[in-house]
Amino acid sequence: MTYDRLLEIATEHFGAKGFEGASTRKIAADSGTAMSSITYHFGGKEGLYLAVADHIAARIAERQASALVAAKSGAKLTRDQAIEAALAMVESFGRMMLAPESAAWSTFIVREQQAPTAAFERLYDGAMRAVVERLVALIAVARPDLDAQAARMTGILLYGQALILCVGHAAVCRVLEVESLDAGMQSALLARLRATSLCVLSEKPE
Amino acid sequence: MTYDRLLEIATEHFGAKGFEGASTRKIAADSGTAMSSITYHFGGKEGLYLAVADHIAARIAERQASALVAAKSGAKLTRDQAIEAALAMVESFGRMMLAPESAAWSTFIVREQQAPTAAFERLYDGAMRAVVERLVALIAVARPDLDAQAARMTGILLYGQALILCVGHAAVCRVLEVESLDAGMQSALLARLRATSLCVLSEKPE
DNA sequence: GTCTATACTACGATAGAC
DNA sequence: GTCTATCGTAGTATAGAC
Repeated sequence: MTYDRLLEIATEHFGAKGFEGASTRKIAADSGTAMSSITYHFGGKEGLYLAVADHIAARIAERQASALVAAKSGAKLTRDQAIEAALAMVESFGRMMLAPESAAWSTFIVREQQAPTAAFERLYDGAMRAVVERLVALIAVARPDLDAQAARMTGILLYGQALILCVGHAAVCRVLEVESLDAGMQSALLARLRATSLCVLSEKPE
Repeated sequence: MTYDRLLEIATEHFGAKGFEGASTRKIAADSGTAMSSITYHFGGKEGLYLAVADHIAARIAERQASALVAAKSGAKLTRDQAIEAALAMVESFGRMMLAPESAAWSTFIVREQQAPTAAFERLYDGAMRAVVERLVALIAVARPDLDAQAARMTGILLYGQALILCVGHAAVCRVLEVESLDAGMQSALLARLRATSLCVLSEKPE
Protein backbone atom coordinates (compact mmCIF):
# COMPACT_ATOMS: atom_id res chain seq x y z
CA MET A 1 0.00 0.00 0.00
CA THR A 2 1.24 3.45 -0.87
CA TYR A 3 0.14 4.82 2.50
CA ASP A 4 2.24 2.38 4.49
CA ARG A 5 5.23 2.67 2.23
CA LEU A 6 5.21 6.46 2.49
CA LEU A 7 4.99 6.22 6.26
CA GLU A 8 7.90 3.82 6.50
CA ILE A 9 10.19 5.78 4.21
CA ALA A 10 9.17 9.07 5.84
CA THR A 11 10.14 7.68 9.24
CA GLU A 12 13.65 7.07 7.95
CA HIS A 13 13.95 10.44 6.25
CA PHE A 14 12.54 12.53 9.11
CA GLY A 15 14.59 10.54 11.59
CA ALA A 16 17.80 11.04 9.67
CA LYS A 17 17.38 14.65 8.54
CA GLY A 18 14.69 16.24 10.64
CA PHE A 19 11.54 18.01 9.53
CA GLU A 20 13.14 20.72 7.46
CA GLY A 21 15.96 18.55 6.20
CA ALA A 22 13.69 15.91 4.78
CA SER A 23 12.25 16.47 1.32
CA THR A 24 8.78 15.35 0.33
CA ARG A 25 10.04 14.91 -3.21
CA LYS A 26 12.68 12.41 -2.08
CA ILE A 27 10.34 10.64 0.30
CA ALA A 28 7.87 10.17 -2.53
CA ALA A 29 10.58 9.08 -4.98
CA ASP A 30 12.03 6.53 -2.53
CA SER A 31 8.51 5.27 -1.92
CA GLY A 32 8.05 4.81 -5.65
CA THR A 33 5.18 7.24 -5.91
CA ALA A 34 4.40 10.85 -6.78
CA MET A 35 4.83 13.72 -4.35
CA SER A 36 1.15 14.58 -4.54
CA SER A 37 0.36 11.23 -2.92
CA ILE A 38 1.59 12.78 0.29
CA THR A 39 -0.96 15.54 -0.04
CA TYR A 40 -3.65 13.01 -0.76
CA HIS A 41 -2.88 10.65 2.12
CA PHE A 42 -1.57 12.99 4.78
CA GLY A 43 -2.66 16.46 3.75
CA GLY A 44 0.91 17.70 3.38
CA LYS A 45 4.36 17.52 4.87
CA GLU A 46 3.25 18.41 8.36
CA GLY A 47 0.51 15.80 8.38
CA LEU A 48 3.04 13.21 7.30
CA TYR A 49 5.36 14.28 10.10
CA LEU A 50 2.65 13.87 12.73
CA ALA A 51 1.70 10.49 11.28
CA VAL A 52 5.32 9.44 11.64
CA ALA A 53 5.25 10.51 15.30
CA ASP A 54 2.21 8.30 15.89
CA HIS A 55 3.89 5.50 14.00
CA ILE A 56 7.00 5.69 16.15
CA ALA A 57 4.95 5.85 19.34
CA ALA A 58 3.02 2.77 18.30
CA ARG A 59 6.16 0.83 17.48
CA ILE A 60 7.76 1.73 20.79
CA ALA A 61 4.60 0.88 22.69
CA GLU A 62 4.36 -2.56 21.13
CA ARG A 63 8.03 -3.25 21.81
CA GLN A 64 7.74 -2.28 25.44
CA ALA A 65 4.42 -4.03 25.92
CA SER A 66 5.97 -7.28 27.12
CA ALA A 67 8.12 -5.50 29.69
CA LEU A 68 5.07 -3.62 30.89
CA VAL A 69 3.03 -6.77 31.30
CA ALA A 70 5.84 -8.50 33.16
CA ALA A 71 6.01 -5.55 35.56
CA LYS A 72 2.40 -5.96 36.60
CA SER A 73 1.27 -2.83 38.37
CA GLY A 74 -1.48 -3.44 40.86
CA ALA A 75 0.03 -6.47 42.55
CA LYS A 76 2.00 -6.14 45.76
CA LEU A 77 5.60 -6.97 45.05
CA THR A 78 8.43 -7.85 47.35
CA ARG A 79 11.52 -5.71 47.11
CA ASP A 80 13.39 -8.41 45.20
CA GLN A 81 10.53 -8.82 42.76
CA ALA A 82 10.37 -5.08 42.18
CA ILE A 83 14.12 -4.94 41.58
CA GLU A 84 13.92 -7.78 39.10
CA ALA A 85 10.97 -6.20 37.29
CA ALA A 86 12.73 -2.82 37.13
CA LEU A 87 15.87 -4.44 35.75
CA ALA A 88 13.79 -6.14 33.09
CA MET A 89 12.27 -2.82 32.06
CA VAL A 90 15.60 -1.05 31.82
CA GLU A 91 17.10 -3.95 29.91
CA SER A 92 14.15 -4.03 27.53
CA PHE A 93 14.58 -0.33 26.87
CA GLY A 94 18.31 -0.81 26.35
CA ARG A 95 17.65 -3.64 23.91
CA MET A 96 15.40 -1.34 21.93
CA MET A 97 18.06 1.38 21.94
CA LEU A 98 20.51 -1.07 20.40
CA ALA A 99 18.11 -2.19 17.68
CA PRO A 100 18.96 -0.67 14.30
CA GLU A 101 15.45 0.73 13.71
CA SER A 102 15.61 2.91 16.77
CA ALA A 103 18.46 4.94 15.30
CA ALA A 104 15.92 6.79 13.16
CA TRP A 105 13.50 7.06 16.06
CA SER A 106 15.97 8.44 18.52
CA THR A 107 16.98 11.47 16.47
CA PHE A 108 13.33 12.13 15.74
CA ILE A 109 12.49 12.00 19.43
CA VAL A 110 15.53 13.93 20.60
CA ARG A 111 14.70 16.78 18.25
CA GLU A 112 11.20 16.87 19.65
CA GLN A 113 12.57 16.96 23.17
CA GLN A 114 14.66 20.04 22.55
CA ALA A 115 12.04 21.92 20.56
CA PRO A 116 8.75 20.16 21.19
CA THR A 117 6.03 20.45 18.55
CA ALA A 118 2.63 18.83 18.49
CA ALA A 119 4.44 15.58 17.71
CA PHE A 120 5.93 15.42 21.19
CA GLU A 121 2.55 15.07 22.88
CA ARG A 122 1.83 12.08 20.70
CA LEU A 123 5.15 10.48 21.49
CA TYR A 124 4.91 11.06 25.21
CA ASP A 125 1.30 10.07 25.67
CA GLY A 126 1.51 7.24 23.17
CA ALA A 127 4.64 5.54 24.39
CA MET A 128 6.76 7.15 27.05
CA ARG A 129 4.35 7.89 29.88
CA ALA A 130 3.31 4.32 30.67
CA VAL A 131 6.88 3.03 30.61
CA VAL A 132 8.32 5.76 32.80
CA GLU A 133 5.53 5.69 35.35
CA ARG A 134 5.80 1.94 35.71
CA LEU A 135 9.51 2.06 36.27
CA VAL A 136 9.15 4.83 38.84
CA ALA A 137 6.54 2.80 40.72
CA LEU A 138 8.92 -0.16 40.84
CA ILE A 139 11.76 2.04 42.06
CA ALA A 140 9.54 3.31 44.86
CA VAL A 141 9.21 -0.28 46.07
CA ALA A 142 12.87 -1.13 45.58
CA ARG A 143 14.13 2.03 47.24
CA PRO A 144 11.72 2.96 50.03
CA ASP A 145 14.34 5.44 51.30
CA LEU A 146 13.64 7.71 48.32
CA ASP A 147 10.76 10.17 48.27
CA ALA A 148 8.46 10.36 45.25
CA GLN A 149 10.44 13.00 43.39
CA ALA A 150 13.76 11.24 44.03
CA ALA A 151 12.25 8.02 42.69
CA ARG A 152 11.19 9.84 39.52
CA MET A 153 14.66 11.27 39.08
CA THR A 154 16.23 7.87 39.61
CA GLY A 155 13.98 6.42 36.93
CA ILE A 156 15.05 9.13 34.52
CA LEU A 157 18.72 8.51 35.22
CA LEU A 158 18.39 4.75 34.76
CA TYR A 159 16.74 5.27 31.39
CA GLY A 160 19.50 7.71 30.55
CA GLN A 161 22.03 4.92 30.82
CA ALA A 162 20.15 3.01 28.16
CA LEU A 163 19.45 6.06 26.04
CA ILE A 164 23.11 6.85 25.47
CA LEU A 165 23.56 3.54 23.70
CA CYS A 166 21.47 4.92 20.87
CA VAL A 167 21.86 8.66 21.16
CA GLY A 168 25.62 8.48 21.63
CA HIS A 169 26.15 5.63 19.22
CA ALA A 170 29.24 6.98 17.46
CA ALA A 171 30.95 7.90 20.72
CA VAL A 172 30.13 4.51 22.25
CA CYS A 173 31.84 2.79 19.32
CA ARG A 174 34.85 5.06 19.67
CA VAL A 175 35.26 4.47 23.37
CA LEU A 176 34.93 0.71 22.99
CA GLU A 177 37.29 0.83 20.02
CA VAL A 178 35.01 -1.01 17.64
CA GLU A 179 33.54 -0.13 14.26
CA SER A 180 30.03 -1.20 15.15
CA LEU A 181 28.28 -2.98 18.00
CA ASP A 182 28.13 -6.67 17.14
CA ALA A 183 25.98 -9.17 19.00
CA GLY A 184 28.66 -9.93 21.58
CA MET A 185 29.27 -6.28 22.36
CA GLN A 186 25.54 -5.65 22.59
CA SER A 187 24.98 -8.35 25.17
CA ALA A 188 28.03 -7.18 27.12
CA LEU A 189 26.58 -3.67 27.17
CA LEU A 190 23.20 -4.96 28.30
CA ALA A 191 24.86 -7.00 31.03
CA ARG A 192 26.71 -3.92 32.24
CA LEU A 193 23.51 -1.86 32.07
CA ARG A 194 21.85 -4.46 34.25
CA ALA A 195 24.78 -4.52 36.67
CA THR A 196 24.95 -0.76 37.19
CA SER A 197 21.17 -0.54 37.49
CA LEU A 198 21.28 -3.28 40.09
CA CYS A 199 23.81 -1.26 42.09
CA VAL A 200 21.36 1.62 42.19
CA LEU A 201 18.22 -0.42 42.84
CA SER A 202 19.68 -2.65 45.53
CA GLU A 203 21.31 0.15 47.52
CA LYS A 204 20.60 -0.65 51.16
CA PRO A 205 18.36 1.85 52.89
CA GLU A 206 20.24 2.46 56.13
CA MET B 1 33.49 41.09 14.76
CA THR B 2 31.36 39.67 11.97
CA TYR B 3 33.23 36.37 12.09
CA ASP B 4 32.47 35.74 15.76
CA ARG B 5 28.91 36.90 15.51
CA LEU B 6 28.25 34.58 12.57
CA LEU B 7 29.77 31.69 14.47
CA GLU B 8 27.66 32.30 17.54
CA ILE B 9 24.39 32.66 15.68
CA ALA B 10 25.22 29.70 13.44
CA THR B 11 25.76 27.54 16.52
CA GLU B 12 22.23 28.30 17.64
CA HIS B 13 20.69 27.74 14.23
CA PHE B 14 22.53 24.52 13.39
CA GLY B 15 21.91 23.23 16.90
CA ALA B 16 18.21 23.93 16.73
CA LYS B 17 17.47 22.91 13.14
CA GLY B 18 20.36 20.82 11.88
CA PHE B 19 22.50 21.33 8.81
CA GLU B 20 19.75 21.18 6.22
CA GLY B 21 17.17 22.91 8.38
CA ALA B 22 19.30 25.97 9.02
CA SER B 23 19.35 28.72 6.42
CA THR B 24 22.41 30.80 5.61
CA ARG B 25 20.12 33.68 4.77
CA LYS B 26 18.61 33.66 8.24
CA ILE B 27 21.94 33.13 9.96
CA ALA B 28 23.35 36.13 8.14
CA ALA B 29 20.28 38.24 8.82
CA ASP B 30 20.28 37.40 12.54
CA SER B 31 23.98 38.23 12.60
CA GLY B 32 23.22 41.61 11.05
CA THR B 33 25.29 40.98 7.95
CA ALA B 34 24.96 39.82 4.36
CA MET B 35 24.84 36.19 3.39
CA SER B 36 27.95 36.50 1.27
CA SER B 37 29.92 37.18 4.46
CA ILE B 38 29.55 33.49 5.16
CA THR B 39 31.22 32.68 1.88
CA TYR B 40 33.99 35.14 2.62
CA HIS B 41 34.73 33.96 6.16
CA PHE B 42 33.93 30.27 6.00
CA GLY B 43 33.87 29.37 2.32
CA GLY B 44 30.21 28.40 2.41
CA LYS B 45 27.58 26.67 4.48
CA GLU B 46 29.61 23.52 5.01
CA GLY B 47 32.68 25.43 6.17
CA LEU B 48 30.51 27.31 8.63
CA TYR B 49 29.10 24.03 9.91
CA LEU B 50 32.56 22.62 10.55
CA ALA B 51 33.63 25.83 12.25
CA VAL B 52 30.63 25.47 14.55
CA ALA B 53 31.73 21.93 15.40
CA ASP B 54 35.16 23.24 16.42
CA HIS B 55 33.51 26.04 18.37
CA ILE B 56 31.32 23.63 20.30
CA ALA B 57 34.26 21.34 20.99
CA ALA B 58 36.28 24.26 22.33
CA ARG B 59 33.47 25.43 24.57
CA ILE B 60 32.96 21.97 25.99
CA ALA B 61 36.67 21.50 26.50
CA GLU B 62 37.01 24.72 28.45
CA ARG B 63 33.99 23.89 30.59
CA GLN B 64 35.31 20.46 31.44
CA ALA B 65 38.87 21.68 31.96
CA SER B 66 38.48 22.23 35.71
CA ALA B 67 37.05 18.75 36.23
CA LEU B 68 39.93 17.30 34.23
CA VAL B 69 42.54 19.13 36.29
CA ALA B 70 40.91 18.05 39.53
CA ALA B 71 41.06 14.45 38.34
CA LYS B 72 44.81 14.52 37.97
CA SER B 73 45.86 11.57 35.91
CA GLY B 74 49.40 10.49 36.65
CA ALA B 75 49.11 10.46 40.40
CA LYS B 76 48.31 7.29 42.28
CA LEU B 77 44.95 7.67 43.86
CA THR B 78 43.30 5.75 46.65
CA ARG B 79 39.98 4.19 45.88
CA ASP B 80 38.10 6.87 47.79
CA GLN B 81 39.97 9.62 45.96
CA ALA B 82 39.19 8.02 42.62
CA ILE B 83 35.51 7.73 43.52
CA GLU B 84 35.38 11.37 44.55
CA ALA B 85 37.17 12.50 41.39
CA ALA B 86 34.86 10.41 39.19
CA LEU B 87 31.80 11.83 40.93
CA ALA B 88 33.11 15.32 40.32
CA MET B 89 33.53 14.60 36.62
CA VAL B 90 30.06 13.16 36.22
CA GLU B 91 28.57 16.04 38.18
CA SER B 92 30.48 18.57 36.10
CA PHE B 93 29.15 16.95 32.93
CA GLY B 94 25.64 16.94 34.35
CA ARG B 95 25.95 20.61 35.25
CA MET B 96 26.91 21.35 31.66
CA MET B 97 23.95 19.33 30.38
CA LEU B 98 21.62 21.48 32.48
CA ALA B 99 23.10 24.76 31.25
CA PRO B 100 20.90 26.48 28.69
CA GLU B 101 23.65 26.82 26.08
CA SER B 102 24.14 23.10 25.84
CA ALA B 103 20.64 22.62 24.49
CA ALA B 104 21.88 23.78 21.10
CA TRP B 105 25.07 21.75 21.41
CA SER B 106 23.37 18.52 22.32
CA THR B 107 21.17 18.30 19.26
CA PHE B 108 24.14 19.20 17.10
CA ILE B 109 26.20 16.43 18.68
CA VAL B 110 23.43 13.86 18.73
CA ARG B 111 22.84 14.33 15.02
CA GLU B 112 26.52 13.77 14.41
CA GLN B 113 26.45 10.64 16.50
CA GLN B 114 23.76 9.00 14.44
CA ALA B 115 25.14 10.03 11.07
CA PRO B 116 28.72 11.13 11.66
CA THR B 117 30.23 13.60 9.21
CA ALA B 118 33.65 15.22 9.31
CA ALA B 119 32.34 17.33 12.18
CA PHE B 120 32.18 14.33 14.49
CA GLU B 121 35.94 13.79 14.41
CA ARG B 122 36.41 17.36 15.54
CA LEU B 123 33.95 16.99 18.36
CA TYR B 124 35.34 13.71 19.59
CA ASP B 125 39.01 14.57 19.37
CA GLY B 126 38.49 18.13 20.54
CA ALA B 127 36.34 17.52 23.56
CA MET B 128 35.02 14.06 24.27
CA ARG B 129 38.07 11.83 24.20
CA ALA B 130 39.96 13.40 27.09
CA VAL B 131 36.92 13.50 29.35
CA VAL B 132 35.82 9.93 28.69
CA GLU B 133 39.29 8.43 29.00
CA ARG B 134 39.88 10.20 32.29
CA LEU B 135 36.61 8.97 33.75
CA VAL B 136 37.32 5.42 32.59
CA ALA B 137 40.75 5.53 34.24
CA LEU B 138 39.16 6.64 37.51
CA ILE B 139 36.55 3.89 37.30
CA ALA B 140 39.31 1.34 36.82
CA VAL B 141 40.72 2.43 40.20
CA ALA B 142 37.34 2.62 41.91
CA ARG B 143 36.15 -0.73 40.60
CA PRO B 144 39.15 -3.06 40.34
CA ASP B 145 36.73 -5.95 39.87
CA LEU B 146 35.89 -4.69 36.37
CA ASP B 147 38.05 -5.48 33.35
CA ALA B 148 39.11 -2.72 30.96
CA GLN B 149 36.13 -3.07 28.61
CA ALA B 150 33.65 -3.21 31.49
CA ALA B 151 35.18 -0.05 32.94
CA ARG B 152 34.71 1.69 29.58
CA MET B 153 31.10 0.59 29.41
CA THR B 154 30.48 1.77 32.95
CA GLY B 155 31.90 5.18 32.06
CA ILE B 156 29.57 5.41 29.09
CA LEU B 157 26.57 4.49 31.20
CA LEU B 158 27.41 7.03 33.89
CA TYR B 159 27.67 9.77 31.30
CA GLY B 160 24.37 8.55 29.87
CA GLN B 161 22.67 9.43 33.13
CA ALA B 162 23.84 13.01 32.75
CA LEU B 163 23.18 13.15 29.03
CA ILE B 164 19.47 12.46 29.38
CA LEU B 165 19.08 15.67 31.38
CA CYS B 166 19.77 17.58 28.18
CA VAL B 167 18.79 15.18 25.44
CA GLY B 168 15.54 14.20 27.09
CA HIS B 169 14.74 17.63 28.43
CA ALA B 170 11.04 17.70 27.55
CA ALA B 171 10.44 14.24 28.96
CA VAL B 172 12.35 15.06 32.15
CA CYS B 173 10.09 18.06 32.74
CA ARG B 174 7.01 15.94 32.09
CA VAL B 175 8.03 13.21 34.49
CA LEU B 176 8.91 15.68 37.24
CA GLU B 177 5.68 17.55 36.53
CA VAL B 178 7.30 20.94 36.09
CA GLU B 179 7.32 23.47 33.26
CA SER B 180 11.06 23.99 33.34
CA LEU B 181 13.99 23.02 35.54
CA ASP B 182 14.51 25.79 38.07
CA ALA B 183 17.61 26.09 40.23
CA GLY B 184 16.19 23.94 43.00
CA MET B 185 15.20 21.16 40.63
CA GLN B 186 18.59 21.31 38.96
CA SER B 187 20.52 20.84 42.17
CA ALA B 188 18.16 18.06 43.21
CA LEU B 189 18.86 16.32 39.89
CA LEU B 190 22.59 16.76 40.32
CA ALA B 191 22.38 15.37 43.85
CA ARG B 192 20.53 12.32 42.57
CA LEU B 193 23.02 11.93 39.73
CA ARG B 194 25.79 11.94 42.29
CA ALA B 195 23.95 9.46 44.50
CA THR B 196 23.26 6.92 41.77
CA SER B 197 26.80 7.25 40.44
CA LEU B 198 28.12 6.65 43.94
CA CYS B 199 26.09 3.44 44.14
CA VAL B 200 27.83 2.20 41.00
CA LEU B 201 31.33 3.41 41.88
CA SER B 202 31.34 2.21 45.48
CA GLU B 203 29.99 -1.26 44.73
CA LYS B 204 32.04 -3.63 46.87
CA PRO B 205 34.24 -5.98 44.92
CA GLU B 206 33.51 -9.28 46.62
C1' DG C 1 35.72 43.11 4.59
C1' DT C 2 31.12 43.95 3.57
C1' DC C 3 27.32 44.86 0.64
C1' DT C 4 23.89 44.43 -3.55
C1' DA C 5 22.66 41.85 -7.78
C1' DT C 6 21.60 37.95 -9.77
C1' DA C 7 21.85 33.04 -11.31
C1' DC C 8 20.40 28.69 -10.48
C1' DT C 9 18.49 24.91 -7.99
C1' DA C 10 15.21 22.64 -4.99
C1' DC C 11 11.39 23.04 -2.09
C1' DG C 12 6.04 22.34 -0.96
C1' DA C 13 1.51 23.03 -2.70
C1' DT C 14 -2.01 22.52 -5.99
C1' DA C 15 -4.82 21.91 -10.23
C1' DG C 16 -6.39 18.74 -13.43
C1' DA C 17 -5.95 14.44 -16.46
C1' DC C 18 -6.69 9.59 -16.03
C1' DG D 1 -5.82 6.78 -5.87
C1' DT D 2 -2.11 8.11 -8.61
C1' DC D 3 0.14 10.75 -11.98
C1' DT D 4 2.09 15.09 -14.68
C1' DA D 5 2.61 19.95 -15.00
C1' DT D 6 3.25 24.20 -13.09
C1' DC D 7 3.39 28.01 -9.67
C1' DG D 8 5.52 30.73 -6.13
C1' DT D 9 8.95 30.69 -2.59
C1' DA D 10 13.30 29.99 -0.44
C1' DG D 11 17.72 27.88 -0.66
C1' DT D 12 23.16 28.48 -1.78
C1' DA D 13 26.59 30.39 -4.54
C1' DT D 14 28.91 33.91 -7.03
C1' DA D 15 30.26 38.17 -9.38
C1' DG D 16 31.29 42.77 -8.82
C1' DA D 17 30.68 47.56 -6.58
C1' DC D 18 32.43 50.04 -2.66
